[in-house]
Amino acid sequence: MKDIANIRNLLTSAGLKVTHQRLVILGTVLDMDNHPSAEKIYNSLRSNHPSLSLATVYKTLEAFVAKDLIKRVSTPEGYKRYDPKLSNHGHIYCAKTGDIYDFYDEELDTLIIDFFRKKKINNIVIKNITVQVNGEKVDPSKDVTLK
Amino acid sequence: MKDIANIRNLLTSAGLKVTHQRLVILGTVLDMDNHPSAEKIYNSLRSNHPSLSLATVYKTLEAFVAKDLIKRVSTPEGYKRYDPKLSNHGHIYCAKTGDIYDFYDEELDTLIIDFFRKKKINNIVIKNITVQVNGEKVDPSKDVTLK
DNA sequence: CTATTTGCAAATAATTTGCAGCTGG
DNA sequence: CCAGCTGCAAATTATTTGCAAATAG
Repeated sequence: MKDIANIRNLLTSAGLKVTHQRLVILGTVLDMDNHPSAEKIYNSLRSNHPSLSLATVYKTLEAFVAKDLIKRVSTPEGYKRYDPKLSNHGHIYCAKTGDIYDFYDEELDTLIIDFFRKKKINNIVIKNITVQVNGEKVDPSKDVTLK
Repeated sequence: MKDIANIRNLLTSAGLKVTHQRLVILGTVLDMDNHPSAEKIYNSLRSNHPSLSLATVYKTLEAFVAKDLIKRVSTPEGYKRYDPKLSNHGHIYCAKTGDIYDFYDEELDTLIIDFFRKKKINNIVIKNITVQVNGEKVDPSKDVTLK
C-alpha cells in the first residue's frame, strides 16, 4: 500500500508537486508510528539521503499538514510531532519519556460525537476533536497498553 | 475569595515562599480567564509592577504548574498558555484567533471517566484527561458559545 | 519555460539559564 | 543568617525565512 506509486499519487491528489524530497519524507513519516518530531524524521532519513536538509523537512511536513496528508499534534510541553494516522483517535502522552500512544474506541468516539451534536457549539467550525490522556509511565522502558 | 490573604495562603500551602512577585503573578493569573501566555501575563502586570521581569514570570508560572496551583495547556501550534481553572474541563481552540474557550459537561466527563475505568490502561499513571476541540471561528470578533 | 521547491545560513521567537545580589522565614 | 528567589543579559532550542540555484510539469 505504501509503495512509491501510491505515495506519488497521494502527493498528486493533494495538488503538490512530486519531488524526490517529498517522496522520501512522506514515505518516511507514513512508516513511523511513534509520532516523530521533524528532527526525528530528518535523522531517520539523512543516512540514505544526506543532501536532504532539515529546513526542507520542516517546510514539507507543514505542507503535508496543510493538505491533510498527515496530522500535527503538539505535546503538553509544546513541541510539534507528526502523525500519519488520519482516522480519528486519541493520544496517551507520557511526560517522562515523551512517548505518544494512540488509542481508539468506537464507543467512546460515538459518545463524544453524539455529545457535540446534541450540544450545539456556536460560531466555530470544528476541525477535529481529540481526547488526550496525560500521565507518566511506570516503567519507561515498556509500552503503554490498553485493556 | 481572591484577596491577598487567600493568595498568600495558596502559596504557603504549596510550599512556596511568599514573595511580592509571586503574589502579583498568581493574583493576575487567577483573574484572567482567557488562558494567557506568559507574555500576556507579563504585559498585564508590568504597568503596575515595572520592575518585575519577564524571566521571573516564566519561572514563576512553571513553579505554580509544578505545585498544581494552575495548569498549563499548549495550543496545537505549540505555545504554552496558563489556566487558573483546576477542575476538569475541556478546551475549544480557535486556530484563527488563538482564543481558548472552556467547556464542561458533567455527562461527558462521566462518560470518559467511566470509559477509562472499564478499559484498563497499563503502565501509566494518568494525571489528567482532556478533550480538545479544534476549529476556526466563523466570526473572529465574537465568542464561541455552547448550547 | 516558469512557478515551485530546495538547501544553506542567518534570523526569529519563545523559553531557559547563569549568576550576582536581594529577601523572606 | 542563608536557602531560595529575582533580575538581567546572554544562551538555547525549535522552527522559520530570505534568497540563489535546482527542478517538476
